[in-house]
Amino acid sequence: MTEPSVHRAAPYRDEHLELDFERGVALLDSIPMVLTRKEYELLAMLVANEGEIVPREVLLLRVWGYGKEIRTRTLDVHIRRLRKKLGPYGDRYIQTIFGTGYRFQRYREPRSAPSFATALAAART
Amino acid sequence: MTEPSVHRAAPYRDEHLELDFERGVALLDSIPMVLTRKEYELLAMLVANEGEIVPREVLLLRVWGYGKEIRTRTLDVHIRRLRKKLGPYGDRYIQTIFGTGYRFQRYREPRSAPSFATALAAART
DNA sequence: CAGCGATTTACAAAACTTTTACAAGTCGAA
DNA sequence: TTCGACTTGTAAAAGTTTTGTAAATCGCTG
Repeated sequence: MTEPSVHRAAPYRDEHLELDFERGVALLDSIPMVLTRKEYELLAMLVANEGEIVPREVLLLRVWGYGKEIRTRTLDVHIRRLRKKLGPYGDRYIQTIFGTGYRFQRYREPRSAPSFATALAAART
Repeated sequence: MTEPSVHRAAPYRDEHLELDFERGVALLDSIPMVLTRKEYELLAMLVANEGEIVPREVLLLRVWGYGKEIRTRTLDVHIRRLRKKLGPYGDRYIQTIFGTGYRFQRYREPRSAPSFATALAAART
């Protein structure tokens, strides 16, 4: 029984990043990230929509409460700080969708040479 | 009758600090701390929630009975005195969560090989 | 009324957010 | 391909809010 997402709680987890929405805590390689409130909210918003594009407009509305009439670059600055704090994974996790917004992408193992065996294993799924 | 932890009683203990909630006594490096009532209550509240952020609002409510309409700096002053009385460990035990509250963190032995994440966490940038 | 603990006051300092001013990058049209 | 308009990246400066701190004041209680 895959009990669906009740509300907004199921923690995110991959090889390097862990995010507990309930506690409001993010771990990078098992070490707590030191995030400001806005940084956390921004990251949480992106991670909660993992794999999906979140338009600038939406981020500015939900994290900042800004309407589309407001012109600001604070979102970009925060994205930059987040990427920095995500270290080597920053650019991989947070992708820029030009003209639209940003997308958080789950970490994927950098496969080297996909062997026949792995291909088979994948195919069997 | 040694009634086990019925409610909120299990003593806290780490390398330097010991807190007996039942007796209302705290030992720092085995020496009894001299705490005023408010100081003790504040410390107890934090230690009881070890590792978790306790919002200012909650502390002000539970220790002082203040509602969110009250604006005061007495919490900060008490935190400061507590830190002072905790000596060298003050800042380590009681962490400030900017814009939110405070967190009591169990004492941890200093680590060796710093990873990227540890470096970041230390840098706080 | 003395003494102690709690609270307020008044700044100083720190942490965080936003803006500014360009640089760099993207994309479509000519 | 090159140009031009527009979008995003970035560093640093400004601005804002929150927290730290010392000292003064308040209020009990003995």
